[in-house]
Amino acid sequence: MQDQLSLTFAALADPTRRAILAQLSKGQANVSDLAKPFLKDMSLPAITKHLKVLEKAGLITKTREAQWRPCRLNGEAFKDVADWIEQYRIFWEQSFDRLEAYLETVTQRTSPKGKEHGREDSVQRDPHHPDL
Amino acid sequence: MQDQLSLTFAALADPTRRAILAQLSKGQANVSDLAKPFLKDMSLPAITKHLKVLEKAGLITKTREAQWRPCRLNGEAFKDVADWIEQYRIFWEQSFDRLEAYLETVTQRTSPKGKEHGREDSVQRDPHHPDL
DNA sequence: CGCATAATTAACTCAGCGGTTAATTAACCT
DNA sequence: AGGTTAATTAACCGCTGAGTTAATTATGCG
Repeated sequence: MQDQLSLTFAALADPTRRAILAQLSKGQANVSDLAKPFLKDMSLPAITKHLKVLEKAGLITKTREAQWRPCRLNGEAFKDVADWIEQYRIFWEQSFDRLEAYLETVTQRTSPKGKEHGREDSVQRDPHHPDL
Repeated sequence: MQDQLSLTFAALADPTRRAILAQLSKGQANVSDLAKPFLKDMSLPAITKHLKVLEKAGLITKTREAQWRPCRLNGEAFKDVADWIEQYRIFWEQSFDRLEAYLETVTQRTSPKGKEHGREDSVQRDPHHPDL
């Protein structure tokens, strides 16, 4: 899995971890604080592991204070994700426009419309984006 | 893995799949077109599987045209990711810009939120009350 | 010291992912 | 019909991720 961005996306691909991040967005918290909402569903070591994943992904920072490990969000990893997704903005904005256009042409139709075997020259529009 | 957002993040957590998306951002393409850059590193069935992951994640749409399967990006899943990450914008802007820009756009929403385990005099900088 | 609290580590299970090769489906073309 | 191209499916393999329980480390306190 190597690269940092993959690690970050992988870390985000879990509802428990996203919930932990949501909790941390309200302020710093210790491991047991973070674990509390989940202890009916899973053990403390499970949370420790989740935190380790989040830490390696750069999404959180864990410090030491006596026997506690206060955790806080680390903005930079979020920025990496935001920067990556940003280059696709045109696509989600575009599809919203298309949805509206579509809804206007179809408001009274009932059949979802099977597709034609036409030349399908309707290329997707090419904003010619810088890649990666 | 259940929920859609987790599926989407998981799909993005792979460099090959992100490269496929980058390629699709330049326009619609068939499976073998998409596979071409990777065929030195992996087989065609591997690409088929990657495309299936992307499709289930909602990131692409695969249609049929004779024996070809033209693929295109599907903006909505990107929007879901963008919307999710947006709620953490304050954290990555805080890291760089000291939040000043943000404060101009948001001037309410306070939550003092005393933390338990009083040990901390070093409560995390509350993003809503930054000490700048 | 002795004990409680906070958290991690160890050792293990199990499912699913990413990849393979080989076989199969599906459409087109003479 | 037979052959070619496009793509998927099947069956398999090794690794890792998410979880468990039990043991261990580290700190604070009476």
